Amino acid sequence: MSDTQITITLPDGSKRQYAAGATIKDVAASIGPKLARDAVGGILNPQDGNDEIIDVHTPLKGDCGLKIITVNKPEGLEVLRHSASHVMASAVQRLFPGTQVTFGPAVENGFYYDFKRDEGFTPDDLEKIEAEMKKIVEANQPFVRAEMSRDEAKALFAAKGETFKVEHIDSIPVDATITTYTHGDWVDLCRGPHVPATGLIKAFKLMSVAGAYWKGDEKNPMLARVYGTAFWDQKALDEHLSKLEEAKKRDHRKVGKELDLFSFHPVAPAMPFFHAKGAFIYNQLIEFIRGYYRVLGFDEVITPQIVDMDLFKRSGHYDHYRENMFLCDVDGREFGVKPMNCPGHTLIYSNEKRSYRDLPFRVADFCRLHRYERSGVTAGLTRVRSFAQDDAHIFCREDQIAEEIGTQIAMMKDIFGHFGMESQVGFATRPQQSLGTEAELSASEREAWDQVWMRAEGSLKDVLDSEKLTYTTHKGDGAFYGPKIDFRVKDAIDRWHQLSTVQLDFGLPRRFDLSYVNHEGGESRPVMVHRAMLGSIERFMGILIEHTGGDFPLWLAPVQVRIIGITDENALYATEIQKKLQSLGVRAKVDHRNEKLGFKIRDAEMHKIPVVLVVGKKEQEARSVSVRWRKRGDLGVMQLDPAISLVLQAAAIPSPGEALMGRVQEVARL
RNA sequence: GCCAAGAUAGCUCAGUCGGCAGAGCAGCUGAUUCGUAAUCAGCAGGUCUGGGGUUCAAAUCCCCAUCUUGGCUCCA
Repeated sequence: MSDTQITITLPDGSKRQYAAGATIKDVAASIGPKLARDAVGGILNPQDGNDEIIDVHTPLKGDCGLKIITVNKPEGLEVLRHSASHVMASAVQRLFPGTQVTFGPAVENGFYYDFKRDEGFTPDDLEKIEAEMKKIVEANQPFVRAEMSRDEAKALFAAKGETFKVEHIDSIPVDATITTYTHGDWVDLCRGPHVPATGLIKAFKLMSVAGAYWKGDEKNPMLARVYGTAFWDQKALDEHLSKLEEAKKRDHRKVGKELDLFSFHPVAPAMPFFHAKGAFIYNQLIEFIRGYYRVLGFDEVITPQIVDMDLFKRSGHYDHYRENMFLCDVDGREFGVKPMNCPGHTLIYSNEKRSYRDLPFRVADFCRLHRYERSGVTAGLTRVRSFAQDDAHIFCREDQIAEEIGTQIAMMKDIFGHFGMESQVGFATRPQQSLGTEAELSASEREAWDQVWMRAEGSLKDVLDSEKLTYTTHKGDGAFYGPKIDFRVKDAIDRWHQLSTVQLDFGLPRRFDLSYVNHEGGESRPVMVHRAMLGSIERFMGILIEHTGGDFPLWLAPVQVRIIGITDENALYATEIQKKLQSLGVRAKVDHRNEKLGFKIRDAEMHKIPVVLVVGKKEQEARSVSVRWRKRGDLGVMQLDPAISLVLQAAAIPSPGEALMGRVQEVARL
């Protein structure tokens, strides 16, 4: 093999010749000694988008593109973390003989390793493991890659009593090369890649212990998972840890309690009780969305909470979703609490004969939904059993899909712009198992479905392209019943959340035999679009609380203005201002407590009140107010009326922006 | 559901070896009438999540239940 030459193409376009089997180490060494020292891995064929990362030990067997990764580079972090997980596993097996190893990959913010150890691990154990890891790092042991046959590998791990590894070898594809990585005297079955030596793992920390099933399947044995994280240097690790601290401070469960927004009670697990202030925000968000519906031609409907399961049999929920539904018996009939609005909306659609002229038919619904989530998976407001969505369904003709989706994308960008959130688009295409692939279908039926999917995916793609959006395609990630577009938004502390979704549905219209009278007087089947912008109001509130840290924009603040009199003598004037503000729709309260100004200011700050108006003798005589704006501080004294208009300006519910309105007008002209 | 940890005053938390239930903040009362992030004093506040057990004695040890929290394959 070594007599053949291979060509490596570097990112600058230059090509270099090497003997087949050369490694990144060889390539780096041929370029320069510094690169040779700093190289920790490489990306194979960086242009093709697959980003296959290999390490410095992996032989390069054919012509390829190569980008060398050096220390301190973000691309190398997952290599570093995977190596850290090996170091951790070796430390664990040193400290706790008899513990079996399983999987230990790098994950988004660190790494983990799953162990088979019936006793599990305690927080004290983590400290011991960390100390042991430090020793291995200090020893700076090189990672050594080796290839071996399937039987050799099985014999090696069987001899060590590693039954999980042996089991796993059997599930590795036959054509794959089986490799092991060794550092010191510790060897693991591993695909790699790894950093050159343990000494590079300078900054790491073990975070927590958790249970996890072998291969994620709850029928399999429970393993003990240890989570950790690693960075190239201590500074980056410290930054990561302080980010976690920041997230903890903003935790919506904590802020929600402090600001008296909501509570939970054991009598209704995972179902929030919204207090006055939380309910205000909830309703205000809905009002915000209604503003868009008014201009975009959505009509709001209200549908029953509890429905005969017959409806859900027809919609398919009975077969596929019953486990997640709350059921009840009504006069001997089986009823279900609705987990989704769509089946109900199809009834409204088919309540009368529809013409192609009636389409698109858009119905919105803020009704509460209930889903039985398994007891272990609920969390604060972000995963609940009782919630509402800014849900809507569009029934339209196939030729209207592009226009409708385009508007939804524009709406999404407009909405999250108001919250100062950046967004990202994902396009999910037809899954392997999907409508039109059923075994019982005839060839011509399959052919027809293939056409439907192709047209639908084509029109979604056209929209994404014509809106000039950058998006990532998730092949086969669409719903069973149609392709979808998902939006992720980034919050103030750089976390991404999937919120909006726009999904095409060919299934429900067929199940409910929906139709419209077409141009030729015949019957056609409409397409249904499921879409939500904020998603679940509850979850969005949770994210919004963490995004803002509880500092809501003025239009969402339950109390916008607090008026503070300096002494009792200012109480009447303070109340007069409150009444005036209230008459203009401003949510204002007076702090009448017998406390010093400093105390009341502090209290208002702690409650994150956006605007504080201080009135004393001077202001009262001049009919002015001293304005203190949150995050901006003392703005000084001004006359009452200008101060009020200042507040009113910032207090309006944001409305659809110009770009979106322009779009609506264009549509109206068509 | 499973693994692990937790639940003490409205909130945040302390409570040693099993031996009388604690603090700060919030609340209430009184004094103080004060100019931009905490005035002083006093008072009240508890079925230690619920149930069972061990013990002379349980917030503390054991068992069961409930709820909450962190997890439960972005593939060796």
